[in-house]
Amino acid sequence: MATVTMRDVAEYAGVSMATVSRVVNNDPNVAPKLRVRVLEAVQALGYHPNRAARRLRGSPGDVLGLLISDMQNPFFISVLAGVEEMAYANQMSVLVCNTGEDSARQQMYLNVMLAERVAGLIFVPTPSTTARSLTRVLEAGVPLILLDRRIEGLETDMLTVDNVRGAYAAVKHLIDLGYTRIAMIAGSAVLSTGSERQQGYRDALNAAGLGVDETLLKVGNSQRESGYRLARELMLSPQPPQAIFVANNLMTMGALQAIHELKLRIPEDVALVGFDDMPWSGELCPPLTAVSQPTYELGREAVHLLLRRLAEPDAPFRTVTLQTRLIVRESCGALLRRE
Amino acid sequence: MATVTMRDVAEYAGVSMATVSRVVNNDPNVAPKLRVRVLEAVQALGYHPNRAARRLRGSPGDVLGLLISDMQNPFFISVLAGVEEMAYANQMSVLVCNTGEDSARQQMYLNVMLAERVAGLIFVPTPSTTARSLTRVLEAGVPLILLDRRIEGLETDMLTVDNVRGAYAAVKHLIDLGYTRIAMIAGSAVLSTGSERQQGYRDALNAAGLGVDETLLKVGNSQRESGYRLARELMLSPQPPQAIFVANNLMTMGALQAIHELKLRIPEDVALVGFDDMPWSGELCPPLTAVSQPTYELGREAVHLLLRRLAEPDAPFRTVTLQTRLIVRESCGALLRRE
DNA sequence: CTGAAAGCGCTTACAG
DNA sequence: CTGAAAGCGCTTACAG
Repeated sequence: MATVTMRDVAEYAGVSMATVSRVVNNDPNVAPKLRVRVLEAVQALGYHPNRAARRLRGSPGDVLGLLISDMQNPFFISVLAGVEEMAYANQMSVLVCNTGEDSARQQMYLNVMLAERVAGLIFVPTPSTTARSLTRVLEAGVPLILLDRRIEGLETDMLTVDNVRGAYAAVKHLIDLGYTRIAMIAGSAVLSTGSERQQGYRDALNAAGLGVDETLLKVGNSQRESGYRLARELMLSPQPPQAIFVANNLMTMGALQAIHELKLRIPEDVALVGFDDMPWSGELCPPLTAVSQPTYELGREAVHLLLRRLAEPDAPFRTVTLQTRLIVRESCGALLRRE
Repeated sequence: MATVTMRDVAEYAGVSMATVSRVVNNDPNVAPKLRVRVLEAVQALGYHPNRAARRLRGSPGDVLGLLISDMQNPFFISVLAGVEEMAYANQMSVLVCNTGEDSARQQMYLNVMLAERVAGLIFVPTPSTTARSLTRVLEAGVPLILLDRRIEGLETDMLTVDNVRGAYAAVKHLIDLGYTRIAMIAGSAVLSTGSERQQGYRDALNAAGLGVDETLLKVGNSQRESGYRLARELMLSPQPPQAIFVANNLMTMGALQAIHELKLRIPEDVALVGFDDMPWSGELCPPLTAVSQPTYELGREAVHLLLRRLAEPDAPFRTVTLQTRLIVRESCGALLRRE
């Protein structure tokens, strides 16, 4: 019950606390004999260094903060798994907080992260986040890695996916299959991910000389329900699209549900391509053609960026962009055409 | 850059550090005027209390440890979301670590949790965990809430789902639909969840007078791949089953894939019921009949148990069991029969 | 190579 | 209601 402290170990081993500290921290300047004695004492007493005390003395922290915007979204879950994996490989732990896309909650958690004195912060900002609202973090000198979403005017390390190219590839694929009336269910343009994917859609249509029919471009809020509602709206309109490109995983699931409920066939009545692949995309009805993001790799890379920043605090800021990959299954109609 | 400390605030406000501490901690014994002055100073300086220092002084911690066994499994993700939500509602943060069903990693993270002096620990143990391996945690006096899986001989607060009844209901449903050759793809019986769900399967068959055909009972390792392999094995056997009950979500996804690849129809060629509902179960091919676990509620309840334990350290240990719910969709063939 | 001592930022009896 | 002071468990110059 009574916690074992460094003092207990020192007494037990008959050395000073300084020596115990050195042994515990692998300082080479300790005589082998003393080292052994201390390690035995640690073992015998079941001593575990108190990290709170260590951090108080300004030691390099071993807790990394991860602030994500939607813990229910499989995309972020996979990112989290990558972060956790890479942190573990570097003997760090992860303090995870979920803002739920709520900026008050985000502010509260940013304060928690500062109060916990995390070694660094990997951060997926909610839509309304401004560079100004992060000054506190930057002033505190906590390394900040921005993940997935950009923030206007914020100077920091940054990691994203090439959303424009990913969306472009998906829409071009549909065009190549012969579809001409291609709708998009987009995410809010307030988010960089939303506007970039929309840009890819526009670029692909324009490059093919099809032009953009603004009535086919619907903007949702990235939640499942809005994918459901907008897909319904599109398919019930006088001139429904031949194909729909949906800008994220949750909206894609909603769109699927809506199309099923309307008893329409995919891809015969309407083709579907989603942004974000999911582990179960192949078991959906029909198997989903999707733009796969390197989610796990995003998490790993974010920690990597953080470690580099910790190692070289004054290095110039980096922006790393990872590429996506189009995975063709059945919902786009590619297999149909082939027959 | 230079961190603002309590001393800075005290000087700025012209009071002692003790007074600042009282204001920050909402001690009522502070004159209103001083309180205002301190709060202004906090605001002006952008002061954030250092939690590491606070914890060092033995203050009730505000970080809660969550150690789960598989961060890739949607079940635990949803639990995590529930924990996070409830923790937030009680001004606590969550330190999440993922053992990945690896006991060395689990041991390492248990040490991390102790070293971080978490206020309490919510814990999903890996299969081989013994009560003995947790003595260190118990001796450290950290409240421990065991989640989902039991550990033989461990005295602590415990939260599970009624696995026996859940599995029983699923199998009985299949029996009621007229199936007589009902297979099960079970999880390892080393886990309480695995053995309990298998128990429910046996009980239901015996209660119906069907008896258990041991050749129809396959044991996997809860991963997707084993669901795939065992479903294949079952369907390629000389006498394939009419229905399969799969004991967890990942194996269910694997079984679905195997059945699709064999070009068999669900439920016409083989009916399927899974343990664990998933947010996308309704969009699977066909929509999946599943035993729904109250995952989010499990997370919330775990934090609740922890808070009660923190409030009453000497109360007798509690075991809370939540009930499951069978969600009937199409994969079981219920709709087919109705026609 | 080793130890005594100062100090990290905070809280909490103890006086007043 | 307020402040001076001790101490939480650790690390790190500084002497030796």
